[in-house]
Amino acid sequence: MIKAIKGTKDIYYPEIEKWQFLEEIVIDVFSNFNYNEIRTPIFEETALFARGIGESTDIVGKEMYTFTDRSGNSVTLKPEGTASVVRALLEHSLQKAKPLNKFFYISPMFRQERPQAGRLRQFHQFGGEALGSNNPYLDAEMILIPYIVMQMLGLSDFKVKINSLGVPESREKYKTVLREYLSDKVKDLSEESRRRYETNILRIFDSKAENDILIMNEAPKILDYLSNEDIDHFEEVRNILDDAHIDYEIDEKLVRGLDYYTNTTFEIVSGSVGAQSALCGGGRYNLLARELGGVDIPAVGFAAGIERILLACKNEGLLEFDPYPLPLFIVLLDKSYDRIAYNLSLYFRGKGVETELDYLGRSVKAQMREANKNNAQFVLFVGGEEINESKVTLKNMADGEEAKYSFDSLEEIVNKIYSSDEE
RNA sequence: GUGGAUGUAGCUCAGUUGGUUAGAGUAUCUGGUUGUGGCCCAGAAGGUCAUGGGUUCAAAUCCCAUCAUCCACCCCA
Repeated sequence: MIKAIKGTKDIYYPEIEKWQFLEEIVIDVFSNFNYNEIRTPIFEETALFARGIGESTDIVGKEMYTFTDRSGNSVTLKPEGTASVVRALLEHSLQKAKPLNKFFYISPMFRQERPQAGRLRQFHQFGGEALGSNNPYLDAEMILIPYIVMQMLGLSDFKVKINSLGVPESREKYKTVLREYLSDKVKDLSEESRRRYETNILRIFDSKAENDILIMNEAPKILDYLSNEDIDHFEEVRNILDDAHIDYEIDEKLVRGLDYYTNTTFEIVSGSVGAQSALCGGGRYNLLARELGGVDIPAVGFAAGIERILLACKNEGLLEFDPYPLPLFIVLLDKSYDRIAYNLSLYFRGKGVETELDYLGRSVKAQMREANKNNAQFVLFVGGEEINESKVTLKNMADGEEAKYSFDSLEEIVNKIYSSDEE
């Protein structure tokens, strides 16, 4: 039997309801902040990600789904959303149409990693990008928006971590200092961290080895090497968050894995989802547009993992919905009236009443059981003696009360169903 | 890519030191009871015991290989 590819999942009942619930909240919150949805293609020219995310990153180096199409072009399934949004902005010169563009997306992403709790090969993110301004209010907004989404979901076991990486010049200066600090301690680091000492020294801060953590706790801090301008920007972001009553902690060890980040970086981590605890991450990327199109467009954004957020909801006992009530179920008492029953269903559906009926030719008893499983509020019986008087019987499933209606007073049934819904 | 764990009914799981026809709960279907439904009762259907090989009189059970899934490393959302 053909099965879904490793690290991919089919999403259907009952989980799909949670996805729809979450997506509705996401759209509401973004709309509330006046962000516009953008849908970019699911694959792009490989060079976009290689240049945008950075050749040396793990994502580009070993995780991308890259293949050659039939025309011989190298294309890649998108591993993240930001590069595509920036590409679209530049391609359509949207920075000229509007000085500030605020976009959001909800989209699948693809990375060929070993699957694990909270880590899939096709996973889904919602994210926001604000392009065209260096204003620290937008940095704060990128934290505020996912924070509000998580609050609306009812999550409580999470915290916000922020840091600033400054501009590349100060980061390079800091790396040099860090390299000096570690020069005589390299031998005590874990094997993994010794490798990073050569390749990407900042990532040693991510190490989970106990001894590495001890050594890095004593290391010089990046915030001491930022320019005055960057420090002011970071302080302003923090003040805005304080005034918005967002709890956060400064984590000077928070260095993110994508090359394009400058200044503010942040993460929202959950305490209830296992090893892959980052629910959301993002930061400012003032240099990415120049890298991709030669234009300076200061920008900031974030992305949040939908599977991880839903996992956190599950572990915190949230989103346990009761089955949706079904307003109307039509029960066929006599099979010869099936066309009448179906036409009635079309009438009620046309009136906006969600309606179901039996498609399997089952007994009245089985139909009633089915109505019950669907949590039907009303059942409409078609057939029996009353059909000879052109009437149908409506039963209220809550109290068992029944009433007959003639075919020319179906409107009354609709009203009855709607009025009971309001109670 | 590295390590560990696990694969038995649609789902969640039992299955003794190897021993007849592999079980339960739940879901599904049919019927009884009920004012035509919920609760209850009865019955039915549902399995290549992941796959392949080996040991044995005998394998779901022991051994080997393969595959898959899960968890952790790594990486990140």
